[in-house]
Amino acid sequence: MLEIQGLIQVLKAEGYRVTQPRKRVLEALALAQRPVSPYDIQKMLLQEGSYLNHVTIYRILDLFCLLNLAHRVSLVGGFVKCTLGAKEGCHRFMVCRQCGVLREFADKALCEEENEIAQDLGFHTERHFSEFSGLCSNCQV
Amino acid sequence: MLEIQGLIQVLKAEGYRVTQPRKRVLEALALAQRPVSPYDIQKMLLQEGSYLNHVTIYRILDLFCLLNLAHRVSLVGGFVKCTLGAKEGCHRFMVCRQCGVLREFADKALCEEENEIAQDLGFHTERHFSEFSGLCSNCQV
DNA sequence: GGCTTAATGCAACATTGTTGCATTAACGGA
DNA sequence: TCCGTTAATGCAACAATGTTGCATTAAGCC
Ligand SMILES: [Mn+2]
Ligand SMILES: [Mn+2]
Ligand SMILES: [Zn+2]
Ligand SMILES: [Zn+2]
Repeated sequence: MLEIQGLIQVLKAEGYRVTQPRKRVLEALALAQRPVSPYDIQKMLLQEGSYLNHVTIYRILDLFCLLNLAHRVSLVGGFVKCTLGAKEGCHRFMVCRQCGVLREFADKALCEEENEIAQDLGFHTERHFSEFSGLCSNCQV
Repeated sequence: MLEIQGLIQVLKAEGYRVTQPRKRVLEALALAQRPVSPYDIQKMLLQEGSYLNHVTIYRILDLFCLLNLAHRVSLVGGFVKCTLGAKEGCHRFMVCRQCGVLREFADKALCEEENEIAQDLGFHTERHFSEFSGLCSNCQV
């Protein structure tokens, strides 16, 4: 699995252990194309016959967010797997208000423009996070 | 009170009643310069001797968010009073990771650039929401 | 395979959020 | 200014979500 390889890289690089629960939570995030809650993940995994305590799932998601392997998307609620390189400090999402489809993207130019805007107000930007709500190509007309 | 006048305008315009609880929640939001939870608001109001049921506060915040009188800011957690015109579809925040200071802003050019980016991916944008994390002018050494 | 210790499981708890229905008060009209 | 209508609030009971401390397990290293 390609997903898992990336996980292993990041965890090892940061000195964390590559555990079964962590692999399973990542798989669940990858499988779910939309934001899911910790309890959603627990249910998903139960379907496949594997049980994880909810506390464990919370802790794993905390770690994933710390490592930018996942994000909590506020517009919709719930967590999503980060589909872009970790540690970028730029995490952006388009969410379709109709069907709920979510797509992550990044944009360097946007970051720079935002940095300038912030600078003008005396603010030094470190992390960029944005969410667009609208309609995906399928849901238009 | 200037705040309250705006509230009255918006509520009446949309056919909602101007109630004591709604006025009190807005005052609390205005008073708190940082994001506050529904229960935070309840505590704040208790200090001043007025009790509101938490269910009421939730419903009022739901309404305020619907009318863009308030926002839920995910980076920090909790609600803030919208300091800009409602109904813009563009709500952006800078949050200082050090002191928690939060400042709302809007930027038309940013919206247009974002619209284009989304367009290129087949997505039609309706609402722009973004959060920067960094350091405010005070907290930069 | 055994040791060390990070990670997980578990229990108990705390906080946050929701629903249905009775009661209250906003507000337009008499 | 009072009254009737009905939106909004309060209340109770519940559901979902999130947290902490400690016992147990298993990942990684030799
Ligand atoms: Mn990301
Ligand atoms: Mn706003
Ligand atoms: Zn869609
Ligand atoms: Zn600051």
